[in-house]
This record gives sequence, structure tokens and C-alpha cells, in this order.
Amino acid sequence: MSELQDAVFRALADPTRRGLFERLCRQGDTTVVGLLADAGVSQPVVSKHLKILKAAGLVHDRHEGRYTYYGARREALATLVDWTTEMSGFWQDRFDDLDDLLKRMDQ
Amino acid sequence: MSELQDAVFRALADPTRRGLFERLCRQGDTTVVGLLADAGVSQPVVSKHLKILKAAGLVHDRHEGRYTYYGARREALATLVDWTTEMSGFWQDRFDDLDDLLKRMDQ
DNA sequence: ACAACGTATAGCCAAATGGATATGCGTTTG
DNA sequence: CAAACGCATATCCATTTGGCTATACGTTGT
Repeated sequence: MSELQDAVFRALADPTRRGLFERLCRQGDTTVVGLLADAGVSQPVVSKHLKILKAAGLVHDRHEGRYTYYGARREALATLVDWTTEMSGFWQDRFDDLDDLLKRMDQ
Repeated sequence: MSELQDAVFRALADPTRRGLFERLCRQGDTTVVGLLADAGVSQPVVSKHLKILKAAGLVHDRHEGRYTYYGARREALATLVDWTTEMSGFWQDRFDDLDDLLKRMDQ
């Protein structure tokens, strides 16, 4: 019952938060206003969710003047990967092709 | 915003539920009373959690006389795997993160 | 300097959540 | 067949959660 693990699972349980994280994964660093567009909730709510995601280590923020850029910390997904791996040996198979692709790109 | 995906994430967000699922993964099919031991909550609560896990497709149940055996449906974890893959899959600009993930999965 | 902007925090509230106990209902056992 | 057992459902309660509006605070532009 790792503290971090719990924070990650809990953070990703909310659809709004998952949506924010997904957008940060797709489009890279974005300001709060940038995220606000398709979030479907008010600005303070977006900020609150980002705070929770940050506490779980899923995003990082960087201040530039009056802007705050948020970005996804994909490494944090390792928590999910580790847990899923532990629950089943199912993970590796699914990623074999991805692994191959990476090796090819490495050359 | 898949309905199933949401159910899975939501179901795994609770530590008690994750604990139940973990035990079912480790020790195979178990009765409610069997799970009750280390659950730390009352029997009705265990039943309620199992119901939620079942609705998310994470467990199945089988009736034998007055016993109900619950078991983990590991295939349901594919939802997690797929989502994580998709999120790590936007690697064009963040190659290192994905590489990190793959290395972790290799262990 | 002041207005507008970007973001975070503070309250507030309704709804959802996770827990408990009481109970119903089928199944086994004595 | 009555008591005990295994499990599910019903009800209730406290806490958490996710949303809102109002507001504070720093930054930028005029």
C-alpha cells in the first residue's frame, strides 16, 4: 500500500483529471488557460486537479512570467506498469512490438 | 472516455479494492469469508467492493452451494495497459520517458 | 500607475463514497 | 426442521470529493 501508488491510482480515477493528463501527453507543455478550453470545468477546478496530479508526480509545472506551463511526467506511469506487471505477466507481451520498434529506431 | 475504462480506473482507486484484487491475483479463487480475513473491513463491505470490481470486469464469481468463489480476471488489466501504452505512445518528443518505461518492464 | 490577464487559494455546497449494523435468503448440518 | 453458516441487500452515517463563485496575487501591457 505504497503512498505514491495510492496517489497515482486515485489521481487517475477522475475522468477530468485523466483528460488533463491525456492532453498533456499529447500536446506537450500547456498553460492552464490552454487546458481550460476542452476541460469542461472552471479555471479554479482545472488548477485544483493539476495540483492533485502534481502531488501524484504525474505532472510538473514551470513558471514563465504570469504563465504556468504544465507537462506530463510519463515516468510516473511506471507505478502503473509495475503494479500491473506484478498482478500478471501479461504486460510484456503487449509491449514486445513496441520494444522492437524502439530498438530499430536506436540504430 | 470509455465507460469500461472509467469503471476500471475508479474500481482500482480504492486501496481496499486493490487489496482484494491483489489477493485474488495471488491466491486464485477465494470465497468471501476467505477474503474477509485480511480485508480489514466487514463482510458486507467486502461484498460491496467485490460487486464494484465485478462491474468493472476485474473479477468473476462462481457459486457453489452456499459459497461464492471470486477470482481475478487479469484480462481486464488490458484496459490499463492499453491506456498506458497510448499515453506513453506519444513519444515523438519524449523518447527518453518511453525508454525508461520499457527498461522497467524488462525486469 | 492602472487595467487586464493568468493562476492559485478560500469558502461553500451537493453528491458520491466507504464504512457500519441489521436483516433477508438460500444452503448446509446436527 | 431448526440452528448455523455464507453471502447479499437495505439503511444509515460521516467523510471525501468535485464542482462553483469570489477573491487575492503576481505579471504584463497601456
